[in-house]
Amino acid sequence: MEFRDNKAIYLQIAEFICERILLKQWAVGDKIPSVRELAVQLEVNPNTVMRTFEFLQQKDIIFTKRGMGYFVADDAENKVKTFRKDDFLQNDLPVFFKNIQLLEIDFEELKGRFEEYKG
Amino acid sequence: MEFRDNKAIYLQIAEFICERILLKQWAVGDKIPSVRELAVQLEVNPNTVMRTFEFLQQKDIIFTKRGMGYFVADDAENKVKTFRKDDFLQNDLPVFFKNIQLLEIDFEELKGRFEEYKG
Amino acid sequence: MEFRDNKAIYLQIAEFICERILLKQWAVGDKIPSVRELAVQLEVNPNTVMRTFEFLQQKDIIFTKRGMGYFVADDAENKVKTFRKDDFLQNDLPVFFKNIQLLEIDFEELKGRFEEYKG
Amino acid sequence: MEFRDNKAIYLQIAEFICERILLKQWAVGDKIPSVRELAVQLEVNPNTVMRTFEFLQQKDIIFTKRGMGYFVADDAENKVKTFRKDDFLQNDLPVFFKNIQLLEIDFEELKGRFEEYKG
DNA sequence: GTGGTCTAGACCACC
DNA sequence: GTGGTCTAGACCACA
Repeated sequence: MEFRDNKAIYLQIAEFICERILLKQWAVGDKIPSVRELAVQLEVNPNTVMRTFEFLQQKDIIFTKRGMGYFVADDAENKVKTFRKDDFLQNDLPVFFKNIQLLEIDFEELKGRFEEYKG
Repeated sequence: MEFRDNKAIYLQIAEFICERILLKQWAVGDKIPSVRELAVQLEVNPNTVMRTFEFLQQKDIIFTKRGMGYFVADDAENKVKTFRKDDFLQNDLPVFFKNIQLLEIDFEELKGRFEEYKG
Repeated sequence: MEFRDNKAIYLQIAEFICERILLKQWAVGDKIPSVRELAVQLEVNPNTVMRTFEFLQQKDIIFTKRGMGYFVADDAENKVKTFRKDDFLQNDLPVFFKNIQLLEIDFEELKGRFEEYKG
Repeated sequence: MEFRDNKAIYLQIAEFICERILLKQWAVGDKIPSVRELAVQLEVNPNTVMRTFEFLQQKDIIFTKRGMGYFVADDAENKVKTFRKDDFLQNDLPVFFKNIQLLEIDFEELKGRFEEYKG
């Protein structure tokens, strides 16, 4: 997996996992791949994956059963959605609007690009 | 000046300066406040301001005359705009679209919020 | 390490590193000693080494892997050589020729001194 | 006049004056243009020219008569030549030889470029 | 362990 | 006055 440079890798992995959950590819109670497995697959240090898991566990999105691994928590999808939406509305959107104004980007143009993106 | 915690202060100062330029408050050839002056005004260490200036000079947005200070470079406004736009289109926008989809946010609703923001 | 006084230390360290690369003592992909390590070895402040690294990274001669250190970039040897040669031909050589003429130094004499220098 | 950025302007002006002397355009006893005159001509701050004069006077290359200006000192040409030659042999030449070796520049090629330069 | 950022304070050369 | 370099020491995030 390719990582952007402006955000911690462990957070990008967290997003990766959350997206799996949002897209319902991993459902409540499902076992998440092991630290080692993910580390190999994503080509990162196992410590980094471990850190992601701790981060998500602390947010009640996943939980651990000793000796068995990590699992998707109850209501994980909603939690993820709520976290992301709050973050989005409070942090991303104002910055986004500011950029649109300063860069003089037309809102209608955006719509076009969005259709393109979806397609 | 208040700084967010998730981004280096020297970069936030760089944005501050770029916005002055974008808003045409500082025009081509204008002298930028001195390192010490800005440091006092923004309540940061002079080294931090110095770092901002080095960063912006390296991007050809400002330049230095020895012993005289820093000045806004030719065509700085366009350079700033281009850098920001490129960054926005390549990095921010895809993330933004992805969020809209995953969070199931209505595009029309956004428009409303934008009008609100502008008002 | 001893430093001359008429040039910034961080630039002298940059030259030191570039020479290691030119002399093929450090090859592409090799890890460069850490900031702290070099700082101790060269008896300078870690910040000064850091500055050297930023300078060389900006010139694409070295690159960083987060949390792992700095490494010699692809094609670093050629880049170093090109930078130095350009600089030499554009700046040093004209000054050199001017001096030879003004000081009335015989070109053949130079050759002798060069043989001596090499020996 | 255009100045390089890697050397203090007042020293570049000193070289400019020394070259006039070496080229016998300004002879012993000749009056040197006034601080203001040179400052205007070279497009620099008068303080900077003043500093050059102090520097050259301290090296006995020029001298001042109160209220009359600066003049070329006795034997100035030889002094300049000696200073420059010493500097050249001790400082420039070793660096020059080192560069030639590292950059793998052929000595014969140099000769060609020199002929070109002279022509 | 690694890099990266920041502060505090000093000193220098230059204009 | 201006920028520029350096030291000392701290603290943080990341692997």
